[in-house]
Amino acid sequence: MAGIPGQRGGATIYSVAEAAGVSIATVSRVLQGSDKVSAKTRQRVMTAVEELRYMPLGAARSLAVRHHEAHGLLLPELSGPYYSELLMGFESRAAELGQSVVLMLAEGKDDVARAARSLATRVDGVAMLASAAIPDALPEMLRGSKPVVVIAGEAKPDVEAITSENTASAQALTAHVLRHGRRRLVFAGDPASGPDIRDRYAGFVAAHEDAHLTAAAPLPTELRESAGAALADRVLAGDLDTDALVCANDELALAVMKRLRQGGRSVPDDLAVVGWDDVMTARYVEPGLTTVRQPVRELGALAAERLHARITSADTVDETQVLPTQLVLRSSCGCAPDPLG
Amino acid sequence: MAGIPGQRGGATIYSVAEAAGVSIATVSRVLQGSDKVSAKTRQRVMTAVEELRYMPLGAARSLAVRHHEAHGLLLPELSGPYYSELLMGFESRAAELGQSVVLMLAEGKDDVARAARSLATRVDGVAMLASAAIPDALPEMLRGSKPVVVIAGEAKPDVEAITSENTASAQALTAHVLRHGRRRLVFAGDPASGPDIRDRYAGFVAAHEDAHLTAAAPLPTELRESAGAALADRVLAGDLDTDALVCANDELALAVMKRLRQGGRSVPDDLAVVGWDDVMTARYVEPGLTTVRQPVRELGALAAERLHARITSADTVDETQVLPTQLVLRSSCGCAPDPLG
DNA sequence: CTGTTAGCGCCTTCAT
DNA sequence: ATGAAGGCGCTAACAG
Repeated sequence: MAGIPGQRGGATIYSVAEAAGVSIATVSRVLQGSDKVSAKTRQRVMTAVEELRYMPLGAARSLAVRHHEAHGLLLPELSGPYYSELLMGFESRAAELGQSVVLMLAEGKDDVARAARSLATRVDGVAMLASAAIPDALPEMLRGSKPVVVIAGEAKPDVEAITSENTASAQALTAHVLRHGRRRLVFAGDPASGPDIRDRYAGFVAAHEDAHLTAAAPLPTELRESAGAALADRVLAGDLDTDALVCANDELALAVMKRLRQGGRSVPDDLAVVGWDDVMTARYVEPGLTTVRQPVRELGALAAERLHARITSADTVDETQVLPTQLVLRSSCGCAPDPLG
Repeated sequence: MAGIPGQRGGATIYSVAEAAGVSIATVSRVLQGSDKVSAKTRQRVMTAVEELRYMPLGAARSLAVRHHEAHGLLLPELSGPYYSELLMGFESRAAELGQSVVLMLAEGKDDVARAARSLATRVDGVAMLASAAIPDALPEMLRGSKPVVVIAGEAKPDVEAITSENTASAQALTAHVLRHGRRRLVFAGDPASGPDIRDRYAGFVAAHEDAHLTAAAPLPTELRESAGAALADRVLAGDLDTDALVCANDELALAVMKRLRQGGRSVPDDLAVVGWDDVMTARYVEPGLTTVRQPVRELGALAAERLHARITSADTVDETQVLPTQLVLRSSCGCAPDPLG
């Protein structure tokens, strides 16, 4: 019954037991830190473990205890600081809860749903970011088999959601720009790309209504540099009449600003530009980018936490939890620059 | 023998077999895509699978096939674009190879070695970044139990290493700065923090020797904004005599530049500043940051690939593989600014 | 083409 | 405090 120590594949609980002259039950006990093992037996076992460089097989344990002790996390991609922060928060909280995290990126997968199924095969639950890159049907598909929590998305029956506040801060941001006297605001971003962008646009509209103005239709734009440059080109070419661009994230805003400058336009004098996320570059550029900071790391941590709660108990929170967000005023909106830069 | 469909925990291969009126072997076959199953049986099985929302248990499969089909990745943290890129490269290649990736961050763990052992418990091999945050003994600890490849580090007996080129490009970068007439260069970064920084400093020294100059001792500095600001303060206060700062990464360089500007110094006129990594901000700031670009994503992909090779065969590459790197000249070194900004 | 039957390595009652 | 034995869900011969 004993394994073959030293072989590829390594020692098993049997070889350890044999080497220590005890039964596998005892080995299991000391490994679990049970207190009902005599000190000397424990010692013998530990010695055997070291000598054999024994390393338990996670799969066997999982099979026996009937759970994986792992959280799945499904993200669209990983560019920019947003996802990284989220991931750090998630991993760190998961680790505290004794869970490992198996990560999966939608980017580059031709069949995300398939991949997600296979992910679900090896974790106790999965957290996923609501995004166009991730099929909307996914949560429903997994729901019933595994607990699911969606991040920056919306709750559905039996799938919990957490997000950071979008509408109100978008409204505040937009109102702020309006207060600078701008009247031809354009929202750059695609409300269809996910609930968060959609809500930001909703706030944009709400602020206009508050001011008895009517908001322009959104300008669907990808959240990347190239799209920003293209957008700026349209402005430079004169085929976009606007005096303030409300961009759905900072990368877009920064790319726009850069190209605008190259084209000889001044921000904010000719055109105000604001963004979302407060990435590092936002405070390094000149003028500083006015934006909204969200507690991304906390969002990740909360996701891990809620997921764990749903796994260990049937405990579900019905309303989607919303984390507060913060307006960061710099000078790209028209505010006076901070003398400290 | 049949499971209890509908219960928490879900259907098993037994319940599916029963529902489809076949044996578990047949179910297994259709799930593996075996071609020796009649079309109609296959259909019956698939139907049962759908109706029962069957989802195989990864752990059981792993136990049976005797491998996890998962790669472990151990990173110090995730801030900045470097790790994200690396991770994206790793995940995407791993996915192509049919491996999931379980990610683990050293940051925040009080006992990284312990955590790493537990990681090793559920993967077929682990890739880790060489860094001060990750115990140097780790590769050795795991070696023998699981294949290990270290990224940005050095090969040891039985642990493979891959890295991107450091010394030569650091040498080229330094030579370039010297060619601008600077003579009091200072290297900001801690050679003890990891093999990559150490090699960059080595290149710094080599360039000086080539010019029959003698290089100043390194100025151990953390690679973060706060440290950069502090460094700049020392310059502003006049207790650091230098006309060119060679920073070990871009974040540091950017923070230095920013604070220097706030303090009224001009870059590059008063002081040249160069960095490493070519982060996004590097091309957005004014002046543009001269830096070195490394193929980080490819590095991640290569790590996944080598790891997989070592897992599936005994195939080991002895010499550490080195990926080429590229000097990116902008104007923070003293070069004339690109009119296109 | 399909079913039977051993394990895979570990945990966990149940005895002792 | 320790051992014996069954079972977790799946794969893979081996028979038919």
